[in-house]
Amino acid sequence: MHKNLVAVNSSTVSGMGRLARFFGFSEVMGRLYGIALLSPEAMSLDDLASELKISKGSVSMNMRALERWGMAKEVWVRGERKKYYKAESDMWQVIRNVLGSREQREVLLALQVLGDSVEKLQLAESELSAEELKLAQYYLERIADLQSFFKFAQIALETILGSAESLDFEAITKIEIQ
Amino acid sequence: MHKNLVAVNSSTVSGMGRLARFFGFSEVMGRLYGIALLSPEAMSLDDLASELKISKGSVSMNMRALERWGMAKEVWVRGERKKYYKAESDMWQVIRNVLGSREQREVLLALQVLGDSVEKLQLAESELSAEELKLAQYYLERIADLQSFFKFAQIALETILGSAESLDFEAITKIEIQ
DNA sequence: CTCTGCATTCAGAACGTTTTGAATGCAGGG
DNA sequence: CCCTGCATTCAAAACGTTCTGAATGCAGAG
Repeated sequence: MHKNLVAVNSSTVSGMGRLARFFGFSEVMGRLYGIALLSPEAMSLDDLASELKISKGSVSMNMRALERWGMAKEVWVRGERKKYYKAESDMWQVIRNVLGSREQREVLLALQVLGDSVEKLQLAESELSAEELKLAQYYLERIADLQSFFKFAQIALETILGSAESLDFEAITKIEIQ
Repeated sequence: MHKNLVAVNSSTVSGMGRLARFFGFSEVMGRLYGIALLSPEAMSLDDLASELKISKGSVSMNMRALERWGMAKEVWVRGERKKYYKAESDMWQVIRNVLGSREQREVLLALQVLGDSVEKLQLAESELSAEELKLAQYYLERIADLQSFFKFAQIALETILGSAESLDFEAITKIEIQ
């Protein structure tokens, strides 16, 4: 195989590993995704394991994780008992999967916790000494800041997820703020 | 101290720890930030250490990291030899610091690596066998998808950072595809 | 029913990261 | 110039995470 093809493959795979780390996934998940993404044919667990030189057990678990995240799909091959996977190559779909489940859950949880805190502070108000009241006030201000951050995040997520249908990659580079 | 104040404090602190993890910082950094954020007074390293029950060495290193990220500032107290820190409570400032350095660097690096890959593939084109050429073509398609993703990310970052001065959340809701 | 070839699981090993605490450095006061 | 009180550093330890590989499970073929 031409050395440049090899070089491109390997830098893409390690780039995907890095990206995965950055998004809080394991590096191996990212590399497996990269390998699958650059393979025109679906790959078996053994193929993937020998490509990355890691154990088949690890491949099995990581590919199932990728599948749960909608980043890889199982492919049935007639007359084969092996499992074959191919990467989800629609980046927008991948982004939607991740933002729509993990990130959104995280934001909603934070908003809920902050809301609870406000409630607790308000309920306690009448029972507080003068000094405690001052502190409670201070807490409320800081919490309000946090709330606006998370509300911002929530709106941003919803905006991106909402316009998901119409986004194609040509268009993406033409995003503008009005 | 009223139990609700304590409860709010502790859930906010652990929430900040969680958030920090989520953004790829250490949990302790997040907790220290939380403690400082909820303290009306600047805090010394000893204060912070005894609050979180961790070693002073760890506090020292983590607070310096927070300082480098623009998430905490040193405060000089007249006639005191101790170091005092207060949290940067302007969330937008914090977001700008993080997006503007770490995230943007990451995106630019990715774009550069992908650009290099395209170049490598084009340079090699004339030296490839028919089969290799088909694979190179496939690589180029996948890489183009990745490039679109990162360009999107780059534009989104620039948009947020550009409207940084008074980042109002209204703006992001108006992102549109043309 | 057994054999075969594969996928899956999980305890233990390997590894990487974070924390600790003793040693060190540093500055101001006397 | 030494003493004191603090911050900082860093090697070793603790800890958490991820990987491995043997054991197990499972399904189809004969």
